[in-house]
Amino acid sequence: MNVEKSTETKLTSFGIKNTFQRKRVLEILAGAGQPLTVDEIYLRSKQEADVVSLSTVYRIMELFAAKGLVLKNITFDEKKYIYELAATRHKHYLICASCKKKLGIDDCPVEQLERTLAGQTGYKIVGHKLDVYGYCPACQQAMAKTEGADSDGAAKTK
Amino acid sequence: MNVEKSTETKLTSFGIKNTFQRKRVLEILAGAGQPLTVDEIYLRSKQEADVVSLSTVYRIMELFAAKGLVLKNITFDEKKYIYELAATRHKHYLICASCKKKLGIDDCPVEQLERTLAGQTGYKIVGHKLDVYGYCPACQQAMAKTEGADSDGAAKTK
DNA sequence: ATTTTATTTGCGAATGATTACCATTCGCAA
DNA sequence: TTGCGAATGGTAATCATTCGCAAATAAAAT
Repeated sequence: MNVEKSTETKLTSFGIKNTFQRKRVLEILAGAGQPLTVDEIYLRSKQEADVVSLSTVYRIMELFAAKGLVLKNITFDEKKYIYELAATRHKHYLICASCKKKLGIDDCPVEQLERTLAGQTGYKIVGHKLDVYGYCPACQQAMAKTEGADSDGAAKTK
Repeated sequence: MNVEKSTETKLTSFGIKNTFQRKRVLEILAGAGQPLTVDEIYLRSKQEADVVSLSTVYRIMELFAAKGLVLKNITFDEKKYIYELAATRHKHYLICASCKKKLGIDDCPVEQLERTLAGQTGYKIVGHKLDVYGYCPACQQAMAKTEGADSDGAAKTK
């Protein structure tokens, strides 16, 4: 009951009406502590009774994004959208290209660039998107072992 | 001189066999001077005889990207892929959120960050993605005129 | 508490981009 | 020119996302 309460408060404070499904999705998102795709949210909702239907998850995420409750981004493979609570501070990630683990990056070197660009171009800058890709230590080790046939361009993009 | 000749040379230098379609696509890409989506390439190929089929354009772009001839990115609305010759230097853009015009950004402040991150996390950094969004001067003016019904949260993040 | 009225949800069908298939055609070396 | 592996065209299949609409709800009014 208590957790529910703050969830409801949060929704209304963003100008979003309370419904069971919206509270549910918000809880899932808050509990995850990491960005989630629509189907991940849908799957988690199915782990208990009262599933939130897939299309409703889509609608809710669009609503949340429009209201600024969540940030809409795209996955590493750029094949689907992924959402995270806007409250979560880091907007940038260091993403392991192999295991997809995400590390938040606190430092953002782009703000300075934005000021420079604004002055040079006259654009009114509204935001930016930055992700850094690499291989985490664990995956580097794993790859070192498994390696053997990688002279040419074997490590295909996909 | 023979544009064809250099096109062929370029393909072979990237380890790509010459076919009519591949030369055609490469020419279109070079002539465009800006990133193109698959269907844009397809449409341009249709402006003359000897159309390159849509699925072939897809295959060719994937091949070009795998060989490093082109860079694969995603459009502003994040709904499809867009390709540009890798030779083209800027990997980053200042994108007008209204008219979608793209300006190349020469300066890249991320390389320094990459070094810092590598040291801090042990990750082997392989690349990054950065785009800055804003409104170009022209669109700012246009919006100033058209404004009037924008009291609520119309100018949302996306 | 019940009715009213505007939303929201669910589910299935539609869409749009991308990929998979497969029969036909092409590039190129012998 | 011939032969064969690679490439192409056309289309069917996939996958994420969006739509349409009847049924279920929420908040407001009675």
